[in-house]
Amino acid sequence: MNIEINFQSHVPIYSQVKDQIRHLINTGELQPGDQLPTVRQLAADLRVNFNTVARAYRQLDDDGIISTQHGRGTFILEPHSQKEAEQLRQLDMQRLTHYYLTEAHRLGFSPEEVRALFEEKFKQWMEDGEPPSEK
Amino acid sequence: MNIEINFQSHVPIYSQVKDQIRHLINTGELQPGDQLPTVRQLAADLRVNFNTVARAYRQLDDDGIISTQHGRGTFILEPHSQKEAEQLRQLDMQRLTHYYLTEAHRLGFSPEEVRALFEEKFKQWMEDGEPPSEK
DNA sequence: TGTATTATTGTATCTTTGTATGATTGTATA
DNA sequence: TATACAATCATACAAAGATACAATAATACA
Repeated sequence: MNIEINFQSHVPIYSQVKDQIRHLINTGELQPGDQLPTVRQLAADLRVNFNTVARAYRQLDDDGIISTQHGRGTFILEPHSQKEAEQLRQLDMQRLTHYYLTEAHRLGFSPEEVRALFEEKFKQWMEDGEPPSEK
Repeated sequence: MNIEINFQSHVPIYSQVKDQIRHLINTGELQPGDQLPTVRQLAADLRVNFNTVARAYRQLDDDGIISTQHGRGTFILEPHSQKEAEQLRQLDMQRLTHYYLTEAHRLGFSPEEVRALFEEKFKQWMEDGEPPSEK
């Protein structure tokens, strides 16, 4: 399970953790029933206080995405319905877009610049049939 | 770390703080990774309001000199020449765009769907003057 | 098998740290 | 003088960390 925190982004750490776990679920990398790392384990991996991870877990629990169980661990829940799963996927896409725009903004890019770069990469995607990679 | 404010000078305090921190970095007295005093600590030392120090820190953060992190503290970043900084900025933006497109793809969205959502959020950014947030 | 002990896991609470917003002060200028 | 603006301050807030605690699981041992 790969989660990465951007400490320079001003997006709160607990929020980044929440978003990325939801994303891992929506892409199927985390399956219902799977156990998440313990708050201390994940916190150690991310070099973050475990209360910060606990906060993310608690909010995901409140949202009915995962089940945190005192002394036992935390686990991925089943989506309540197919319709809800689709909603979660849409929300994930929204968050992805928000993150893209806010980070671009933080890096000092104007909307027009962002759009230009987006269009460029988008065109490549259309031509190649798959999104551009890191190289 | 020795910073001194000249209260007679008509150079704003936040500006004096900025200049002296930059100087301490340039002379090597502050190294990448070093933690700066907290806004309250430095403010107490200088007998100044902590918001004034926070203002200096925020502007240095905007300039990519330091990294201020809510609840954690503020830290010296690796120094870069103007040219390097610009290259890094472009690279970050490219990576960000790649990440956006590949993750959208992994979520199962078609290029057209991604573009539609991008355009929608982009429009909001233009209207509001700032990128849309989570709420 | 039963029970005590220890380790593991999440929780509650308070402190520390930066952030947001609006009021106050000083200064330049009409 | 009046008004506008920038710098600073006051206050309330939010994110993250430190510490102590509670629930469950794992182990040891009679």
